[in-house]
Amino acid sequence: MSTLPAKPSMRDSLVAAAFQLFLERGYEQTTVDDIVKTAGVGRRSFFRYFPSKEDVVFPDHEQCLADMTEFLAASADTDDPMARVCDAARLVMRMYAENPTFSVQRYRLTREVAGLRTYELSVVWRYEKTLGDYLRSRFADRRDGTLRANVVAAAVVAAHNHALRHWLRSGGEGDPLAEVDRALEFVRDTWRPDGAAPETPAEEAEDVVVVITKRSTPMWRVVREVESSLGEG
Amino acid sequence: MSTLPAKPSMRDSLVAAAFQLFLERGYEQTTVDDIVKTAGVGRRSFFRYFPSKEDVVFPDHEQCLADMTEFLAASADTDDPMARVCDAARLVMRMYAENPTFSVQRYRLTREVAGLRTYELSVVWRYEKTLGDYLRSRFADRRDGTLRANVVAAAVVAAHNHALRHWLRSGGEGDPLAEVDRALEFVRDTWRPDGAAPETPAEEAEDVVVVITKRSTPMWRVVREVESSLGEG
DNA sequence: TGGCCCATGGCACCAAGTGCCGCTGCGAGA
DNA sequence: TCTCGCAGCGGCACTTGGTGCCATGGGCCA
Repeated sequence: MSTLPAKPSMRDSLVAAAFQLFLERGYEQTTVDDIVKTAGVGRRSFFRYFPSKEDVVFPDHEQCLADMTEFLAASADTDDPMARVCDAARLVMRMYAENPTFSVQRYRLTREVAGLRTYELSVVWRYEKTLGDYLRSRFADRRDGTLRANVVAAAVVAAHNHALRHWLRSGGEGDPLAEVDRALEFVRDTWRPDGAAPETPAEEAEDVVVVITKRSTPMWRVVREVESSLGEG
Repeated sequence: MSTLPAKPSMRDSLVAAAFQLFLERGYEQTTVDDIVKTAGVGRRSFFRYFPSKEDVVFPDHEQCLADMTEFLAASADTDDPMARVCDAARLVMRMYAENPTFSVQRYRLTREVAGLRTYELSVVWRYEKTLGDYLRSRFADRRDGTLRANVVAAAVVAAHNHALRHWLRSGGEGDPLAEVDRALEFVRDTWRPDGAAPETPAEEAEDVVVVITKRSTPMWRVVREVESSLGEG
């Protein structure tokens, strides 16, 4: 017996209906009533799954933020916090890269609709704050530690977004992970302590790869994570 | 004959009424109807002066953004674009410093109300974009010029916000301009070309102070600007 | 079979924001 | 002085996002 295609969850139905209409006639020309009519569900249910109309455009960021928080929480005792926040930024890029066409469509929407751009800013801000909180705790004993943490977090986010936007503008062609690596390398170089060797990260044990994941994560995603970690070593 | 106190403009009345109510009972507990009733004007007029309820909380940013844009447009041929964007960031800090109590009150509002925080993010983003556009044009011939421009702009904004938030959290005590100078100096140091002398900005003619202003700017504001420029030399 | 719980839908309602129109006061010009 | 035009303002109706409340219905356990 073959596995039947599972009935799509209400959440997924809403996202699908919403994007269908957004692409057809635009975000602002689509009302929540239109979405729920297309999805064939009640209006009240929409707001049970998405606190606002904007949230349906970014259905995966909440999870990604949780992933990043968890990742950094598990990185409290590394030697190289800068490498950790760069890896954390790569998590976000990986989320975008998982679904290029969706990411590109959403990018076009956010470029056109001011409200969506603002919403995205608030998401980016939460990423930056997460990175900043982590770095603040790691730089606590440094002179100007919090200033350094804030500036570095902002720089990492800016580098990530630079690579991300470039990739999205290209329509999703090429390897976004390679692009973000290049951009993050620029940031690492500017704060690399004088005399440190940039090429060989000898301070980490080379044969050990730590991958933090969760039971609910699809296996292919875990595989990508492992591949990526190996690729860096 | 003495000059009568000019009848406050409708715009100012609305800001005053709004903040009175926001401080009394909170932002979200205050409706636009409440504001216009307090100000004694029609509801329709509110939205003529402020496109949204959030805009009344940030009545001066639009002007400050215009000032910054103008300032950078007049700085197209300087030797030291990094110094220019730092000066541009100081413009913003000066705007906050002009009215400490108002700035602190507003800061407390934005910390409590998520919608206002998001709105503020969109404003900060416009500042960052303005700085980034300027640096992109100045770094056009450099390797990784746009990446560098984006990262530096983000770092300058982060440093500025670091100093600003610290000053606001303190309740408006101390000299915010000195704080932002310290924070910006950190940023300048990280991208200072090797071997450059940090202490004496010898590349600029020391006796010449350029102040860009407008006819509509109040004279005391021009004076502050001149004083500030002289203080830096 | 009966009761319980949770997901959903429907309804009423509030507040933000917009389009439209009518009023009014004021200055320019005959 | 009269009148025309215009710009600022107020009122009104309407759309839309968002919330609180309750009814319903289906699955699950006793």
